[in-house]
Amino acid sequence: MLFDNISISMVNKKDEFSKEREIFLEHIQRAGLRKTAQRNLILDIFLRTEEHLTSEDLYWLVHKEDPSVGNTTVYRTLKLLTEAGLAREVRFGDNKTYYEHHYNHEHHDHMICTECGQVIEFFSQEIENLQEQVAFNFGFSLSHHSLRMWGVCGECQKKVTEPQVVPSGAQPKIKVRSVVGS
Amino acid sequence: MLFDNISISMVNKKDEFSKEREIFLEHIQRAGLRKTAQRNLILDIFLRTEEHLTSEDLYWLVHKEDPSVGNTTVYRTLKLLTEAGLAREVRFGDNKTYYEHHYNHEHHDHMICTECGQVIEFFSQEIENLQEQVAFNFGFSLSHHSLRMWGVCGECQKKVTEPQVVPSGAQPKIKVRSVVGS
DNA sequence: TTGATTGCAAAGCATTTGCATGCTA
DNA sequence: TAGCATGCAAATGCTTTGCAATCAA
Repeated sequence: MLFDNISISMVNKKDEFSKEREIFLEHIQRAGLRKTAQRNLILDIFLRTEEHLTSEDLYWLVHKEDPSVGNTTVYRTLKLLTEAGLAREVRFGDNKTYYEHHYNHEHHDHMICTECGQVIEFFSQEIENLQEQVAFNFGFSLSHHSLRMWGVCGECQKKVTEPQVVPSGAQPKIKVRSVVGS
Repeated sequence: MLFDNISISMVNKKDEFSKEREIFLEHIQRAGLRKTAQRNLILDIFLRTEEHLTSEDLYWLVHKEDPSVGNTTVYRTLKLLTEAGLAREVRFGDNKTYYEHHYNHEHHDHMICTECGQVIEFFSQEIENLQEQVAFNFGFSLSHHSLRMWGVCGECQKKVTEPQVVPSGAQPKIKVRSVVGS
């Protein structure tokens, strides 16, 4: 299993994300849209960034490589990527829309540390099953769901026990990092 | 159990929500704030409305009884109610903040019909337990969570089988009704 | 009388759209 | 060449705040 992943990533080093690019092109063509340099650049940067990104986050990453690209284009391209099934919108409660990889990334839920903003992705088949069962009991046909759990991660729990100075004006703002759980 | 509820509600008919009012007053006084006619009215209308409400929804209900009350006051009073533990903020994915009763309303999750906007409240101790277990496995100390499931409710599934004319411009906007599940 | 409260208007902030110009097919 | 794409600026929608007048304690 582990070896499979390694060999695949080594063999396909040059063609990394070729499947994703193909999917995007297909979507573009099916919808009668056009292939552009901006869309290619935005797709590439999105694909090689594993973190949860807002449209603005991605805009600045793109901006570093090509300052002529506007944020509207990044915004619209993220919508395109979502339509194409490559990206997925997520919200963590700070009133912003984040995007995460969707293609080849199995469904998962999120656990968010309210201290450091760390986001842990996890999956529990048992929870999924119970959700389906609850829905069935209500005659509901489920299409999707969102489970988010907030709390304090292990690292931050340790920090709290130590004496610390909190600078005034320092707010526990949600910053998002991504860690893939089991 | 059932009889208990009935007798309680009959005995306390006149004092309905007296406990909630008491809690609000306590919070007001503890925080050095003031009792006002507007706050009383807003609290009353909030308490006797079981639906999930946005600040604007509540504003219009209040407006019907007293047009002189401003929406800012409703907005700020809802924040107060939330601080006092009487209300709770919820989001259903349409980018609005809804408020629901918190006091004496046990924790529950939401199932939202994407056709008619109906919201079913449900609770599953098994799901709760599994969440705690997952969190424990990651060394996480949970404070709260949000589980929302979208799908099509039983009624709307029946409707889909019948031929229907969809008026152009008719969008499946999320309207929120509340039904308490088991 | 003091200082919290109110309601209006305006500011914030993320998101979305209109439009003239540019560029793909 | 037709019409989609782009980037700027402005509009939108919900939320939040500043401020002068009002009102509870």
